[in-house]
Amino acid sequence: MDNNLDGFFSALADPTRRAVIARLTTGPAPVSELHAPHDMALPSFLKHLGKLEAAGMIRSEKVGRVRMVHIEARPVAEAEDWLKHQRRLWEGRLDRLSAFAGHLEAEHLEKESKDG
Amino acid sequence: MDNNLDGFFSALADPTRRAVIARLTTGPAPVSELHAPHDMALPSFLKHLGKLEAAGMIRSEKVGRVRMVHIEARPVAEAEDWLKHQRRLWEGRLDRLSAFAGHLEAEHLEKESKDG
DNA sequence: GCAACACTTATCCATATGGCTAAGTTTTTA
DNA sequence: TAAAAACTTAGCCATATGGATAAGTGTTGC
Repeated sequence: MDNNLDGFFSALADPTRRAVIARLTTGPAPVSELHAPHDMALPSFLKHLGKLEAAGMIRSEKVGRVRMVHIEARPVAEAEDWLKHQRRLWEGRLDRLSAFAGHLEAEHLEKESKDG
Repeated sequence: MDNNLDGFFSALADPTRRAVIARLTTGPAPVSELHAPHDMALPSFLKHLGKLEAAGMIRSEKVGRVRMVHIEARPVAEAEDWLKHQRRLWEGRLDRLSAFAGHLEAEHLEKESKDG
């Protein structure tokens, strides 16, 4: 329960970083291009990239004076899997609850028809 | 892009809070029961519940001196949807890339057979 | 009715986060 | 070879976060 989900989820808990992920799904890009749409000093923006990279969600290589950034597959899938798993469990529980509620209601109606 | 995803993801970016969500998928529970397995003072633990509730992931009602907590469906699904959407986009991109790579390789082989 | 129970509120503290500016460094390009 | 481009490093600051303790409030059980 204490794997890298911490990093994944906290990396996604920021609109700037989610925007970067969204942008990178359309293909790799240099830092300057990723930075352009964000009204923020470059060093501030680099911290966001640093978090995404620390969480293993992106990777980057320097080519000349340019750093190219691309998305990394697994972490996104891992976070999604955790959510999917929890949702399945809890939907199962809701199903059982509503089945139980249905059972109670059936009993109730039966009792009423007897009493009435 | 600036909906409650911030709250959802940062709520999930903590093992204590993920454990609470996991526990609640098996059914509602009073605060004291949720708190029991966590080696942490109650007020500290209550802050975690507060965050989950602020993010809309749980709800609670007081019954006598006990507060019962239960999970809330939609937010978990929303966060999952965002991840699913991003993954689809980026998998599509990878597919196109590999198709392009295949195309290049085919050209390359064709050229080689001409030159050879 | 008074003690135990189950929170609740009020503070406090250390560290993390997200922003900034200023001053490097390494590669191009003119 | 000098200037511009594209980062990179270093340090500063305000607020948020995750923990703590101490004391207070409303309920229940003896």
